[in-house]
Amino acid sequence: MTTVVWFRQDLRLADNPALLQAAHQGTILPVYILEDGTTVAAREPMGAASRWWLHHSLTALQRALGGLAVFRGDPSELLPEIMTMSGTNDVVWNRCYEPAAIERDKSIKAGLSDQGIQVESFNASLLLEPWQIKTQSGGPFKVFTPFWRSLAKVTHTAPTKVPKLALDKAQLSKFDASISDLKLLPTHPDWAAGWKTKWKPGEKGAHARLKAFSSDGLKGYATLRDRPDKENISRLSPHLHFGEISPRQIFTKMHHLSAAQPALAQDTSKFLSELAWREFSTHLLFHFPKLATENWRPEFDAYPWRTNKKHLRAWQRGITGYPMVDAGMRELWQTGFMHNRVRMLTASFLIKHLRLHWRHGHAWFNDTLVDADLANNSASWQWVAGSGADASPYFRIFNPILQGQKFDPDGAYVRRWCPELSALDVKYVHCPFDAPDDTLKDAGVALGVTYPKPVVDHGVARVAALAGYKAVQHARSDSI
DNA sequence: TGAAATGTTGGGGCG
DNA sequence: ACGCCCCAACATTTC
Repeated sequence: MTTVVWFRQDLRLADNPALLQAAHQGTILPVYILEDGTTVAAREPMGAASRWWLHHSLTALQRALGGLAVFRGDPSELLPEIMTMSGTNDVVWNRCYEPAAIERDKSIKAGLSDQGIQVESFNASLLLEPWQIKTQSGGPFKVFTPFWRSLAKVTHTAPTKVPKLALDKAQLSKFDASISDLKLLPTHPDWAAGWKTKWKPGEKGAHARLKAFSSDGLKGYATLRDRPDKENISRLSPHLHFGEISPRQIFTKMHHLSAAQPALAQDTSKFLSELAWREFSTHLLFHFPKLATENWRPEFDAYPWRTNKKHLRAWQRGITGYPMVDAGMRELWQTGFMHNRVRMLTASFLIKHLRLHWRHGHAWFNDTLVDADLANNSASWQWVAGSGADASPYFRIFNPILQGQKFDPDGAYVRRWCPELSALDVKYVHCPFDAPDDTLKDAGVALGVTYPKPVVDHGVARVAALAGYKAVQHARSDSI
């Protein structure tokens, strides 16, 4: 008997419960459906960087499986057709947790069940289901620390190995669309031309990354993770988003490492807590579906956001005149990734210095990050804005100069992404606008020509941001 | 998972 | 020798 395995955000063979179940039942027909264009009205479209990643991840999956039927369209129409055409009565998948995906899966499941088709779904991407963890009072956690304490207490079962797989080649051959038919890759221009040397999408790439991080980047992670000029970060986020590796596999690996090398305990536990933020965000979006589009704290609706296309554009392209901000935005544009510390800074800058609504940043990150993830993106933007659950207080405003000096003390990160500043002395590399004229001249910097002047003054912008916050406080006290 | 403003303390210069 | 002032250095408060 053949089972259809509908792959979604679980593009791996190991520790994949739906695939494991299908393999136990007999032969499998692996399927991927790209929801494109108008079929997912309720959702943000998949960003261009994510699409690039998906192309390569699907290619890797197809190779590993020995075949993968790909489709483009609305799964609520396509899946019943696939079941009928292939004459199979069983379908399995691993659950997705985004609000629109939940609705989609519910209705597909109901429709298929009406057709007499057996549907089974599994958890492949979370340590615990969002409904499996509760506060004392029975509700979902809204604060990270107690959430993490609670999550850390749970003992997890060991990840499963790749099962013996037998594909239903006869059925598979009926579906001959190729991955390139999905048109996931950029063409004019091919801005991702160099990305394949930097990223290795797919399950093998994910495990190679975990291994490399474990041996080269983990030691010192607890403190060095804040340093964008170092390589003490895992870079596993895109692999996790597409389910090329499971959090359970990572947890297990970290527990083994810290057991073998107790000196690593601080670093592994810090790393795992970062992974727990991913769980926390996914749970938050599950329990509060509006997190992606609306302020979680409604009093933030009163904030006097500005509209300024020039400022938004300057932020997006990394020409704000603040080197640390610009370095981050250029890293993002050029590589599809940004260091976490710099994500916080650039987000803070958009929201607080430019006073542009967080949804602009949310949309830009969704389009440009290879690890774009609705839950992480929404929870994190609202965290920075101060409008989210367990959020950073609004008045916590990063100083882009101090953040640069603190976390990029030699200016190496800035020099890398803003090469026009590379000859500048470390004293001024984070604040070229404060440098004496002859210092700038010696470094070949002409402010306003080779590198932009600041779009806003930090001190002025800070005061203005705080003033805007008054409206939020008033809205809050009005509602109480 | 900040920064700036404000407050406090204590050593040293100096009349 | 003493008090006064200045101002780092550190602590606390405020945004």
